[in-house]
Amino acid sequence: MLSKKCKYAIHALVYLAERYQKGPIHIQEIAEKQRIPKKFLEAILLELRNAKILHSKKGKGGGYYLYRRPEDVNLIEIIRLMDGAIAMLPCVSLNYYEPCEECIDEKTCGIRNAFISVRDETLKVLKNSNLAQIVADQKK
Amino acid sequence: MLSKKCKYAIHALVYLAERYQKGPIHIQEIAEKQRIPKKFLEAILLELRNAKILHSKKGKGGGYYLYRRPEDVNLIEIIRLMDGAIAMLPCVSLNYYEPCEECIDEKTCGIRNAFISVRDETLKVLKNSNLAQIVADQKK
DNA sequence: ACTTTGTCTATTAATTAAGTAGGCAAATAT
DNA sequence: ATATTTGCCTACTTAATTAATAGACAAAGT
Repeated sequence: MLSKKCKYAIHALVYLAERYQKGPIHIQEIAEKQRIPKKFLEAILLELRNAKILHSKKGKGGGYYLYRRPEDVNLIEIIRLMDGAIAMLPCVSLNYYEPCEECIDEKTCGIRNAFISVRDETLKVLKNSNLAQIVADQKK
Repeated sequence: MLSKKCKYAIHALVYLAERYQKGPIHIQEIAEKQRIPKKFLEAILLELRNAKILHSKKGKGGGYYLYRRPEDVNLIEIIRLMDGAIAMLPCVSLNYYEPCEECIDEKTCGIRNAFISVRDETLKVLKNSNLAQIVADQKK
C-alpha cells in the first residue's frame, strides 16, 4: 500500500499539472483544495523540489510549480521518492536493494522469481503513467 | 513490501511443501531451520491452519503439515492472508476495498487506472506462483 | 498420570508513519 | 530601509502498525 505521504504527493502534483505554466501556486491553496495538512504538505513539496520535479518561488505571489512537463513526471519516480522501493521484497529491488534477512541463500531462493516478475510488470505499467496521462483520465 | 510475518509464512510453507506427505513437522524444527522466532511462527501457522492451508496434529509426534497439494497453494492467498490487500490503493483492491480518504471523487479520479493495471498484472503473476513452483525453482 | 505439542488470549517492545511547532531566509512591496 | 509574505529547515510529538513474548489451557499419545 502507498503511504498517505505518497498519495498526498500524487494529488498535489496532479493539482499542479492541471495548472502547468500558470505561475506559482501557494502551498495553502493546494493544502485546502486537496485537504492535506499544510505542514505535512510543506515537507512533501520540499522533497519534490529537491528532486527537481518542482520549483518554488519565495515571497509574495510565491508558491510551487511544475519544473518539468507533466508527461515527463511518471508514477515510478514519485513513488520511489516518497515510499522507497516498489518491489515487494528488498532483495529484488532495483533501486533499494537489500538482502532479505530471513533468506538463507539468495542464489538458490525459489521465492524471488515471482517477485522479480511482479516488479517488472509493475514498473512497465507505472512507467507509462505520468501526470499528463492522469490529468487526461480525470476529464473523462 | 511484504511484512516479516508474510515472508516467514512463505518460508515455512515452502519448508512444509518440500516435506509434503512425509508426516507432521514440529514447529520447533521449522523455527530453527528457517530462523523464525518460535512463538511468532506459532501464531502464523495457526492462521494458516484456520485458512485450511495447513493441518495439525497434537501430542507426541505432532506438528504441522500441508493440507492441500503444493501446486494448489499460491502466493496470492498467502499474501492476502498475512498482509491483506495486494493492491497499492485501497480503492482498487478486489478483496479489501475501501474508499481512499484523500480522494475527492472516485468516479472521476485519474489516478486509479494505473493502479488497477498494476493490480491485475500482479495478480496474474502471483496466481501462477505456487508452492510447487517455488520448490522446483529452488532446486536449479 | 505424565509428557509432548498445538491453541489461544493478552501484553509488551520496536519501528515506522503521520502530523506539528517554531525560527530562519529569501523575495517582494511600500 | 523595513515590514510582510512565503518557502526552508530542524526538531519534536503522537499515533498506528508490526514484531515478538508470556503464560495458561487443551488435546493426544505413552
